[in-house]
Amino acid sequence: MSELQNESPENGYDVFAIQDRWLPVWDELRPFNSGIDGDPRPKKYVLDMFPYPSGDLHMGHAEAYALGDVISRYWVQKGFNVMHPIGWDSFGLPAENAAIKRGLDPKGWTYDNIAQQKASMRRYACSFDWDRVLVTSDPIYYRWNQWLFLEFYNKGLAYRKNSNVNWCPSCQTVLANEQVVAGLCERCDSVVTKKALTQWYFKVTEYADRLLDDLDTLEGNWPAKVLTMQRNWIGRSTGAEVEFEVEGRSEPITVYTTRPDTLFGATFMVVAADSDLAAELASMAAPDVRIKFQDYLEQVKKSNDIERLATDRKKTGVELGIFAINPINGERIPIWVADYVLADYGTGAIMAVPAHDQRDFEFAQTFGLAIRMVVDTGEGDPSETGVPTVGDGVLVNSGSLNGLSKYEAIAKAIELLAGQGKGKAAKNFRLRDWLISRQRYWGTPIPIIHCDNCGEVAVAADQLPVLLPSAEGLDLKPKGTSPLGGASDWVNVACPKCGQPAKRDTDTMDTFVDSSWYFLRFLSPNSTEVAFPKDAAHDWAPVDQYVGGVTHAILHLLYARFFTKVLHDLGYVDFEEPFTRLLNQGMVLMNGSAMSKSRGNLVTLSSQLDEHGVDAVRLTMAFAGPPEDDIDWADVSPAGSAKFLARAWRAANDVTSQPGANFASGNADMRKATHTFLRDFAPAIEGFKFNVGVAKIMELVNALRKAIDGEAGSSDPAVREAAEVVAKALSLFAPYTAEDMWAKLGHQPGVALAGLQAADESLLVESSVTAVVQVDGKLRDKFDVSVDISEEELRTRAFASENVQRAIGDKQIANVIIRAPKLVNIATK
RNA sequence: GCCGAAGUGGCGAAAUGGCAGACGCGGAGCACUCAAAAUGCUUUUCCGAAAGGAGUGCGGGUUCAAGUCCCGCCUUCGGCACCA
Repeated sequence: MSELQNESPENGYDVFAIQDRWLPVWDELRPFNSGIDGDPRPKKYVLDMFPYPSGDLHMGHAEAYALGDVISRYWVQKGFNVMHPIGWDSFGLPAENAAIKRGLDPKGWTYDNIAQQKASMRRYACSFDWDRVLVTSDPIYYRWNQWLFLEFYNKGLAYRKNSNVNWCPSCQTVLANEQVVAGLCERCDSVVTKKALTQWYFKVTEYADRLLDDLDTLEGNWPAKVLTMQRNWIGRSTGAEVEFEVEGRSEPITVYTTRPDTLFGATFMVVAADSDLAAELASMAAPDVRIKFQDYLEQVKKSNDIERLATDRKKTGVELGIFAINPINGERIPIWVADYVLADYGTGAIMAVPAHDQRDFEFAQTFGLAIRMVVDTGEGDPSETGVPTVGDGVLVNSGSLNGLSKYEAIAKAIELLAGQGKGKAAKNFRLRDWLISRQRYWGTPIPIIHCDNCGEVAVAADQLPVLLPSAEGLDLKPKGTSPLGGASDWVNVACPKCGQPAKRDTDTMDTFVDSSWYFLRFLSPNSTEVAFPKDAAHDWAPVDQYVGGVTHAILHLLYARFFTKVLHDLGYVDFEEPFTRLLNQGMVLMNGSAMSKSRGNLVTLSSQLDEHGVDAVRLTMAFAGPPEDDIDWADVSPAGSAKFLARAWRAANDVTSQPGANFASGNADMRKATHTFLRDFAPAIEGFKFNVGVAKIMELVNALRKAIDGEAGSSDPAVREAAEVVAKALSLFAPYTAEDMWAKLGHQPGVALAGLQAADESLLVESSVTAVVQVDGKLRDKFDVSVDISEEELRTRAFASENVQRAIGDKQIANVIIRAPKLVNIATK
């Protein structure tokens, strides 16, 4: 039996009865309906990241939705028409894996979980607008994924290419770059391998500059950490492309370098072993070299990213016996192949400057290649010190560049090369195009038909959606090709162009496609006419406040930003960033680590709700600390929260005055406390300091308790004023308790819409303050003074203090700082 | 290795350069009670009986005054990781 149930007969606060009382009332009242025609309130869009329906809601959801709700309810209270919708990101591998394991249809598993989560959200009193709900695995939703895909396709932003892609041997599907974490599959932690496949891509790289530059507009409104991660991920570098003629080859090799100033120090060239260029050069090489190259290439292909990542890895490579000509000085340099150069970055070939690059230096040392210093940084010659130098310095051994600084030389070198037509300024990105096709069943079918005569043929927009065929009879087990290939009735169609037999594309889209634009779909979640109406997008979007975990700092947020920019360029939206403000909440841990069944530290949300009630759990989430910090559930006290809620509720019960009492005639101290609270509460909430906001409510409740038990008494109008303010402020955190308090105070249901009055400044005017006196910065005395005390008088009073005199002793006074009326600091010599 | 953030009581945490520790958890005491629970009140950074002293990771600095600003360390956590 819980403590609360024990205490309820005594003091009347029965949180479970309160929950049962108000939920049906709210169903009638619908306080968070954002779709009323002609609603005059200004609009605001608050969005919580939508959940994946993997089971019931867990403690992490409970934190995220508690915090999102504080923000959403705050703006409602402020008089805004807040759109706060919810949906389910319901396509994806977990459903499919669960289905395979249990021999079920992924659909049944998914929709059962959605129903369960929805019920939990309602019980949890989430302030969602239940008219704005979407489920990405519904045809009415994914139809528009397909429509968007075709829009992208027609713009050349969706394309197919063959390349070495990340392959998860366990999931038996390809992965986007972003889904490979330290060489492991993000989902199952298998070692990711490479596989040459023809796959669909979205051209994110075409937007790389804008995705990077526009981050500046989010500065201050997004967590700095997320901005940094995005910047690093996009990874723009600037430098030059330089052409090297190759002996025995008509075409020159272009290399990318950030250091064209070091061109005179290039003593060899390295080509990525797994590039087409390497293969072609090897075919020109001597027979014994060709064999060595083939052996090496096989070795490289076998190694995976984990091995590549080892930092102390020895440099390896093969010399081709072919030479390139340095365009700046005509020098003949040997060409090597090695795996430390990446095929898919820059041009897949580099000029190696061992004196001024760590990796080139190691390679040169391993194979005894020349190391020539061309920038004197004052740290000594790398060939002697054994340490390559990368900083600024003075150019040496560099012909016409001699004497210049690094940055002058970069500019000059580019100028020289450009003059000869041998090079130009260039930039490169770490960001790669987004691989969006997946060889799995539970996703959006790609609306393309492959015809032997006509090639790729897009499904006509009016033929959408391409419905996902039933899973019945399909083998969903991962086998490297899409399970949809087994649905022959579905796959085999007539080519829309020529009518000849053709086949549907059997891959499905990465689920990140679904979540890249869902925030727009909430504008018209059930429309069969448009993905979203332009005018509604203009009125509501972008999202004013987005709330979710930092786990999506790169993937989801980058893709959503990309989609928004494309939609902008296509003329569908008039903004370029989807999420104006972003709040990342932390995680809920148990005893220092993430909760999991296998760790044995799992605390279920339902157990906490059953034990402490919804309001206490929500309040605990908000009060635990700053929202972005992790919460260790072992360190916080939902029982303490419940105790506080009961205390607040009892105070409201004790109020004996009638609604509409004239507050102005109330107890002055109580009124001052109430209006001090009103002054301080809003800034705390708007600054995401929810824990401080809760602390302020607690202070007000403490003052209220004192007023009721003390001089003012339970009938004082100021007591009513304070109790009403507590109910309204508390409604952001503990909606059930607040609603019940509101009713006990004699009001109609709907505390969420009651509004919170502004502080009456005239009640906050202080007549006296506490002045502190320091001697040499140490507190020695304090006393109450009038707020308009003069400096002279304050000085006199400070020196009159015995404590102060004792602290000064026989020391001489050097300086007296007076900040009337609050502070005197006496500095001695 | 590179980049970034953070270190404050027994614990979660507050603090526009101006009284360190708001608010809460936990602890102690008192009242109510036959008793307990619940509730209310008091107290709770450390040392000290007190007067007083020390105190925001460590060492310096700026300032009348530093948790807060600057420099150098240490530790922890996050991100990136052969990107030329």
